[in-house]
Amino acid sequence: MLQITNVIRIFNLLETTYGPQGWWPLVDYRGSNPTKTGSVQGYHPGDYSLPKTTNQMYEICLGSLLTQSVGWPSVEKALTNLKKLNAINPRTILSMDENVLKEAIKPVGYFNQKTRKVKEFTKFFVGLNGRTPTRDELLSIWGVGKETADSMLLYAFKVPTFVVDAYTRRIFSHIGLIDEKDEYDEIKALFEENITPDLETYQEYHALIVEHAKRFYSKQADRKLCPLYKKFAKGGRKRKG
DNA sequence: AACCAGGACGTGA
DNA sequence: TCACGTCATGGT
Repeated sequence: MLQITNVIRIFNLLETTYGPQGWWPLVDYRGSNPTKTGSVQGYHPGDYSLPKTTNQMYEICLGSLLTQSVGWPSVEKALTNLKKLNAINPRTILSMDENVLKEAIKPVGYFNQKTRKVKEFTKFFVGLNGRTPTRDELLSIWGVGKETADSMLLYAFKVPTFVVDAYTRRIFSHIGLIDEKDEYDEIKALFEENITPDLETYQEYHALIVEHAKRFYSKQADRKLCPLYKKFAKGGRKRKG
């Protein structure tokens, strides 16, 4: 029996409302369809062929480390700094002076920790030799937690695995599909059980969640204005999607 | 001018 | 396991 669950209905609604998001952004990308506007550039809506090169994969991994607990505009500054140094490639990062690296990524804050994270991840990345890592391998790296590992897999390595972030928690606990303190892997499973693995869908869903949350789920926003809340939260808490 | 941002880790109960 | 504290800059 084919059943359309709320997890799927919500994806369809977000997709219709906001359109394709074009994640993961690449700072230098100037494609034929850069429809995102504003200061934050680099998105490529409708183009799922990226990343095309090893250095683009690496840039996405760097971005997922640098964006931890920080807004994307700050990450873009850091990546732009690195770009000017011709440093968005593993060899340059590994040979680069620590203080130069710290200075370049300063806009994202936590630069002592993040410098270490970048260095340690980069050693691992080189050791891959083009191979796709497992989730457990990524999680064994200092500074790579579940969200970061899943982001790297989904957007850099093109593995259809679902990414859960703070916004996912906020939206779906508000609606009542999950509990706010459910474990990361439990929430991830809810999405993966309701949507058969598909790279483009998983990439878009996470990106759409972020887009939607920025509008209705920032800390001071009124969540009751969220149209999803009106539509899906009426019956109280429902499980299984 | 506080407050928060697309987390992860270390610590003590 | 759980609940905090820490890390640090920059944008509303």
